[in-house]
Amino acid sequence: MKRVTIGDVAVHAGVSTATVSRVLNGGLVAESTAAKVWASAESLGYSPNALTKSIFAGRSSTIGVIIRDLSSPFYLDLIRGVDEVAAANDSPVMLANTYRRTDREAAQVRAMDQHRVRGLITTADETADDHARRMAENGTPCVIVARTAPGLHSVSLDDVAAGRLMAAHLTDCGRSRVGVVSGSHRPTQVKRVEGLRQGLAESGLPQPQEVLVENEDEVDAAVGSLLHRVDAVVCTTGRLTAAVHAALTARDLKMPDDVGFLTVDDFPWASTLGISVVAQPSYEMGRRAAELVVEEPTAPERIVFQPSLIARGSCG
Amino acid sequence: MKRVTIGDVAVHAGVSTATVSRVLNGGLVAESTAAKVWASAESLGYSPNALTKSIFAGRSSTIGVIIRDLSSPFYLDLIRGVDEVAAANDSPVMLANTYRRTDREAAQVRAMDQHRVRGLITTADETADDHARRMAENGTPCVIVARTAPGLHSVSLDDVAAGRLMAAHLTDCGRSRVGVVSGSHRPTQVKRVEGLRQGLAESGLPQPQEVLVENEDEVDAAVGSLLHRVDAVVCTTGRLTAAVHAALTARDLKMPDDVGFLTVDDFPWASTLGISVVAQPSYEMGRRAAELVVEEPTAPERIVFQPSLIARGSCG
DNA sequence: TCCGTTGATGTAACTAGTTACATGCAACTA
DNA sequence: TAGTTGCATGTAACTAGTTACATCAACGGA
Repeated sequence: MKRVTIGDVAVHAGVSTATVSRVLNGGLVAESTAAKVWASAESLGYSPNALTKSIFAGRSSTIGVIIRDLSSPFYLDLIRGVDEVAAANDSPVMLANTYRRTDREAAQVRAMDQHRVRGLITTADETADDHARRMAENGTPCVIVARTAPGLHSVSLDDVAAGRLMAAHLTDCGRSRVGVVSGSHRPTQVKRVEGLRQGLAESGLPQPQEVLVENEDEVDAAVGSLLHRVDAVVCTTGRLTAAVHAALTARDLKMPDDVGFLTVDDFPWASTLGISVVAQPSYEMGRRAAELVVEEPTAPERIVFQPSLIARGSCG
Repeated sequence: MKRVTIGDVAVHAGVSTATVSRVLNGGLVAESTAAKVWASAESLGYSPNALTKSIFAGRSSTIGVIIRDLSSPFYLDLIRGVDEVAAANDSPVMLANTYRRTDREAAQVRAMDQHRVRGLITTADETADDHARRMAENGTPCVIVARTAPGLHSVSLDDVAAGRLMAAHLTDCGRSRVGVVSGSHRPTQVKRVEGLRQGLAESGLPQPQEVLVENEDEVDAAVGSLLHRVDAVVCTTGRLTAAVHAALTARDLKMPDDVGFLTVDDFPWASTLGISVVAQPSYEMGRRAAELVVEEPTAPERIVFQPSLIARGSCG
């Protein structure tokens, strides 16, 4: 049960712990000594304690990631990007899922700080920014995803452009009476709707009808309240795509013939279902976020990605 | 840049580090002293180093999870279960995604060991078992997911039962010529096909045609080779569901009229698409796996879950 | 007044490593 | 042969905490 320590290896090989440490980390050691040490380590089944290494280094090699919702394809792809870069840098990833419980986020950030993560990538909202900034002051690069934050790195989408892209596509498809289902008061949502408004206005089309929905089970009623006035339904959050889609099909509305449908964030079944989306380069965004952690730029960087339209016919 | 340590707090409060430690961890301290210490800690922005705590405890509070494929709904739900239990026990989760690169798995297990995780939950295959067993001997509970392993805890599905469940449903729907697409030689896959064979045999139906597919891009051809001989296609891995479904729709085959379709692992869009599945209680499995880590049973436990059928009409 | 008890706090050893510095020894030079 | 150089290695201090044990003052009872 007792763990094998560097001291045990040292005794077994008949050298000091300093020598063992040097062998393991590639210091200046005679070849014959190194061989003895490796043999001892092997035969004792020695596994160096990464925690101890970290405390000496003042910081662990782990990258912390706090995600609001792992079940979202956007975040999933984002993590894939983070993972890729982390793996290339021999950094394990510590993942915390808040399941949209905003009140847990500050605690998660604090936990990551206490674990002395090498850097933090988070989708937490403003409440946790103070703590993140304190971490940044202590030399832990913190990257905010999906929004910008003063004094912190950020990787986000040009949400206004996303909204305009939606407007442009709807215009192209000849839709004129647009209904929007948006997910919350978060800046992402607000800006996407804003972009949509701008785009429609510039095309000389009427402003969209908007419903704001907190929860998935409110979606059906919300969509119902829109339908008699619109010829296209837009959803500004990937999280509600399924619910909005279900609300439309439940009313036996065919897309694009009976109603146009456009949403954000690409997902695996979208092509099968023929759903058009405005997609974020989520994988790339994850990579970039992790790169910021690894590169530790001194000044806060704001990286903004451009959305792209994937037309699949659900708008006509 | 230099981190505030317990020593800094001690000096600021005019006490010893031992007293600060006692205040923070609830030892015997005078109320007036405690107040002073809290005030100092607060004003210096002290954040205790979790790594140092762990090294003294001999082990960290983190639970390690190694997952083959985060994009699979099964694993995603599993993690949700793990997360839930971990959060309830104040354990952060360290997640490693191997992206089906089996050769990386042993290294991941080793990394988790070096980080002295409190316990390990892994979907790695047999190659990494030796190392996991060594960890278990050192007192780190290791839980293997989706298969059993001698000397280790495991949480798995009764895969034979899953196969039989499929056979039963196909029989009920009047299908008699079954084609199977299975994903690999992994025990899970083999047992599911075995169960399917048993079930069909017991119903007096002919044995299924089987194709084994490693990669998603082989699916279309594989399905094509089955189609002229079968009236139902079964897929034994959730990973290939989309590809098999696409291969069928690409041939303009309607389910269930032209061909029956049955797969494993429930997923968000399955109900919209009307796809019947044999589901695993993935969330529960994740919870149970994490509970094994927390409870540290002395003898290896094998927990087997039962699958359930969710009929949505894709078989008739 | 003396002794024993109790509560609050400090001292120092401990966790498992790393690393600056000191030392020892052999080979080479003068 | 003495002095210098250089490599290999050990000693001990360091990382940031925890905790067993020692200390000490205040108090109560004899």
